[in-house]
Amino acid sequence: MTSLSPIAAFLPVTEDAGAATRTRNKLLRAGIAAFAELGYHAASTRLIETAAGVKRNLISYHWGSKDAFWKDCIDCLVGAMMLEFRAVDDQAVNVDGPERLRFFVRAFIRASAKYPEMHSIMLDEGKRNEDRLAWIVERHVEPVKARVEQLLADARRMGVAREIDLPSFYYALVGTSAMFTMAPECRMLFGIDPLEDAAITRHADAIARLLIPDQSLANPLTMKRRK
Amino acid sequence: MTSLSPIAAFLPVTEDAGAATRTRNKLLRAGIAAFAELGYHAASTRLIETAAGVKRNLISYHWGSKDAFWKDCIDCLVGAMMLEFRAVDDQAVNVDGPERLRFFVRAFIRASAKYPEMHSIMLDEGKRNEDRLAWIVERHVEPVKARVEQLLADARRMGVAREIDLPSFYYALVGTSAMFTMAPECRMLFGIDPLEDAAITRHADAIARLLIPDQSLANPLTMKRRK
DNA sequence: ATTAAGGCTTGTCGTATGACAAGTTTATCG
DNA sequence: CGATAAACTTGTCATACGACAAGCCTTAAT
Repeated sequence: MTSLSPIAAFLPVTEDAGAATRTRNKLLRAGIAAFAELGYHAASTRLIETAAGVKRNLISYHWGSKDAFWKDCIDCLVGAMMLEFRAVDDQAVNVDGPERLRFFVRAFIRASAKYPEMHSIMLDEGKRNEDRLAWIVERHVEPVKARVEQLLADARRMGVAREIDLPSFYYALVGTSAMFTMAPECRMLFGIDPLEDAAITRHADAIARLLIPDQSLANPLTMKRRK
Repeated sequence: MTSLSPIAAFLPVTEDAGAATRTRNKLLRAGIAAFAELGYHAASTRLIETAAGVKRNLISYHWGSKDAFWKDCIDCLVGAMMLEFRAVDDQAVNVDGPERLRFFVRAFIRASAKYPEMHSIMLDEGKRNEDRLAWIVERHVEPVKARVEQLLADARRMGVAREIDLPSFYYALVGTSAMFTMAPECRMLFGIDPLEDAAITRHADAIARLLIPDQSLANPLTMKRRK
């Protein structure tokens, strides 16, 4: 491994919440970064402990097993990402119609950019079909899918959705986060840093435009052609 | 690991090309599947050898190192994928204009569906910035990016491209293959098998429609607004 | 039939991993 | 002050890994 990617400080390490909590938080932060960058199997507990700057075996002591530690990492990451997501999405509390879906898409992409670890880990688990996949799908992915489904149905009812199936729409939405997840490749390939704020905004706007047509496009030629 | 995903037989194991070649091909097929499913670090040479049904240490014998073996796997995979890609893309040899870009997108997505291992491996390496990333970007990714860039520029010149930056377009294109890469998650989440031929066609068409506007959309309101 | 080489097999080494067990330190409270 | 538990530390084990070394078959040319 080269180096652990920087991760936003959503788990305070300085908070005076007791020594044990501080240790746990340091480990969770390092764990999220390591699981995202290396995958479950290649991210060893010893490596995570070293990255967190704590002594060997503390993961075993605090969580009992690597698997339980991983689940706690996911819960923390999802919690933090949801906070970020809502911070943007809630601005649309009074918005309706296609604008509503567009806000959702922008919020989702911004949150994905702030926590690329999530997409990384989902990609790692989503292709593997081990026990962890069922756990994370049921606990964290299903609600997101349900929300997307509802918003897309709303948009369709209003005749402002593109002609597209839910799975294609869903994977087009989550898949574009590859730009953030593959930041090293993106830097190499395009010479830009996709994690800069300006780049994030541009990407979020572009994908929102891609997924939700402008009002001006809502004409009978292209819309509501679904049988 | 649960099981290695089935992989198309682009490397014949029955060809009478000498015992050594047959052994090498069996290992390459198993290696591609394992690297895609588990990632470089978690896919051990012993596991790959077992999956290939050959004796221990034959990777070391034939390639000298795991790294050299990985590179050979990638070259084989890219070669096979390019064959599949051209089989579809070459149908557009006489096509021009926006249809040309649409053919490219469909061909790319069909090839990605047939060889989801490619996307898997790119995601694995693209986030890690180890030596292998520079190797694969320079050798295999750059040409694809250049082709996309050229086609997008052509489409723009004709005024039929969406208002979008190259990186966003590129990662929207490659990112949607997440549906195939995350086939286990997709089955769990949507109850459909994304690797079925009908599903592939639907997805490819949907994404092509998403990325390249219909001719009817080429109006001054939405087009050529780029400064 | 002998030889030699290519292809394969087995043995072993140094290192890494997750888990457990047994210790030691530190904090808290009566 | 002393005790008690929580927090941490260190030791160890069975297993797994990549690489190398040495030996063993099979084949084909002489």
